[in-house]
Amino acid sequence: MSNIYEIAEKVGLSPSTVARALSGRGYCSSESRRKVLEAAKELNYSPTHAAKTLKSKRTNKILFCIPDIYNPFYFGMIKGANDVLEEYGYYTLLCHTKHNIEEELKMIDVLREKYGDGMIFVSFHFCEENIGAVNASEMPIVLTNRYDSPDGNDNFDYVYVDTYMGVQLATRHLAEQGHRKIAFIGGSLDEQTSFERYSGWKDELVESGLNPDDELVYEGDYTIESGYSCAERIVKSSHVPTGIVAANDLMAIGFIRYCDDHGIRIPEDFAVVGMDNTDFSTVIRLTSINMRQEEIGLNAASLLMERILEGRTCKKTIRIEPKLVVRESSIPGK
Amino acid sequence: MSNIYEIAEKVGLSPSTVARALSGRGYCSSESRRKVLEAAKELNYSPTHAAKTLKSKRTNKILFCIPDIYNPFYFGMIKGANDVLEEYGYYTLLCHTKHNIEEELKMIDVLREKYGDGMIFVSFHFCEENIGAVNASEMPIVLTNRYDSPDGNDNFDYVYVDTYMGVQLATRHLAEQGHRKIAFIGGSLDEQTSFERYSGWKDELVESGLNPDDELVYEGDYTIESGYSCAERIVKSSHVPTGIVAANDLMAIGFIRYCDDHGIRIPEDFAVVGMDNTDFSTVIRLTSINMRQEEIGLNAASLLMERILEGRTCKKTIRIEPKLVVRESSIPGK
DNA sequence: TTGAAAGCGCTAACAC
DNA sequence: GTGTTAGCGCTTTCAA
Repeated sequence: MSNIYEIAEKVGLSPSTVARALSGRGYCSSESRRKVLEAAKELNYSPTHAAKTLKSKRTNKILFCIPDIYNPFYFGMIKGANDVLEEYGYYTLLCHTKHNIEEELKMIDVLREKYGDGMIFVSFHFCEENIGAVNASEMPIVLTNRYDSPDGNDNFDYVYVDTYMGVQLATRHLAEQGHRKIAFIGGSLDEQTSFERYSGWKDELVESGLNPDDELVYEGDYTIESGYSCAERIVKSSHVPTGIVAANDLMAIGFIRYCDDHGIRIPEDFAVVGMDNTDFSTVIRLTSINMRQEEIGLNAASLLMERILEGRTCKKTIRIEPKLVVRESSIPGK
Repeated sequence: MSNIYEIAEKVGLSPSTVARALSGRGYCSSESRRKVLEAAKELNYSPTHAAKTLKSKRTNKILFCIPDIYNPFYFGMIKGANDVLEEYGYYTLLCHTKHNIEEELKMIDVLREKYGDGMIFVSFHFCEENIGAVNASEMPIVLTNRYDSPDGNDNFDYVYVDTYMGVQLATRHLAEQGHRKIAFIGGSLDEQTSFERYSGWKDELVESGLNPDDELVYEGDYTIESGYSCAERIVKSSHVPTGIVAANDLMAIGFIRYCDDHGIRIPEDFAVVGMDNTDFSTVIRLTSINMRQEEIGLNAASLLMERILEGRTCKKTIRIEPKLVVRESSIPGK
């Protein structure tokens, strides 16, 4: 590897001429350019990112933090964001934060150091700590969840799909099939997004004229295993429902697997609806809620580009509506 | 945001003292340090990555290129690598190269610019072009496939799982169940890794005393859809096998889904073995080959750290053996 | 214990 | 068209 000084020496020109030849900006005779490019190739030259960035203040990189890359839920979001960013010549770098606030704070810090020009920040749980860091970074960051802090002093954007409405759609679908006892398998109710989903279930039952019984609420952790163990608890409870709304596809899969293992029929014994409409749901024909992840990613990237390239400084938020996708797990004979 | 000069001015010390206070290296009275740290907090100071890197030549970042982040096959690899890198205080940044050589070359270029200290490079297809770029970068790069170029002038490391042996295990398993006609669903035979897998099937059939008939070879593209369409071609062919070896789980799933859709029973009508042993294979009880992805990631990261932290310059390669995991898709009544 | 100064590699304004 | 020069923000040697 080499630098512009070595090239300059080799071709007998000044470093600035070399820089101009390489960048294509500023004057440079075609003869000089030819010699410079030739020498650059010979010396296996490559510019140094750090040096360029130090001057230009541009990295052309966007950091994309994801709590769980193993969850197919995010695949569409990544694609959507990537498609937009690529168009602008931006690189997308994915960071796996492992559902862990320490990792999130670390990555926000990396952004603060201007390792990237902006960030798309996905998290299960926004709180004072990570939101505080987001605000303090003073960098362009887009959340993929709704978040308005009490004091209203935030200055980041967010794009969100209305998960509350998503669970409502799932619950209403089961109610419309005539189910009177509809259980909800969610995440820890302490987490903001989990609580939102729980509320969708509860409110929709009331709207449908049914009774939201908290004994029908089961806390899992969005994994197949937790869906499985919730199924066991549900089946063995004194209060067995006929409809199941799971807060994501993986828990729905766990539920169905338990049923398979114990000779319980889907949808005859339990009608099941998942959420996220991942590839899994096609594979096992699970009725699910399309959360339009790709559009989230797409919009998030666009908001970032507005801030970075057009210098927008005011806050923007975007709401996206989920859609019900009916498959065999919720309707007998379909 | 601010810099060390503003802090220096605020506390009435020189920039170099501020730098020492912040870094903890070099002399600095505790009183000065206290004042500096306080001012840094007030001014919302954060060091600039580019400036640090320009001097130190260290980014503490590793780029991890993956051709298809949507494929669960890589999940274990990411985890393995990440666990090791984290221990060394390194950050892992994932780059989705979308099975596309242009994207790969772009990322190798980003590394060449020293945006990261090293790279784990996963690809479906190594060729002169990307291997040439790897060699030219003169940066620490580990491949997760076997690759020795004809001239033997490579100077990168690789860790690989013996996929050839993996397909052999799958094929032998079916042969041992008494299957005489065993089809192979693979990727494009032009791709190095696909050809390797194909050879495993072919050679194992010969070893098992069976006839490797090229009419039983079907080319897919590692997606569920292609497994589905191969199934259709297989079922409608004049030469219907009883055993199916798929070069990955997704194609096996596609195959099984076609059978489901057409009333064909697994494993009675077709015994199916996939490869990669992903979560999918547990879900649908698919016999598969454990490719020990986590160990690949783990070893790849260790090799990188040896180069970066210990300055190793000689080439190293590591071979890992796959394992057969038997489930219901290949043995009736299991 | 602190400060001055050079330098990392590139950019860009300005002078020639 | 080309060269000189002054930074970008931080690190580190050396002198004080």
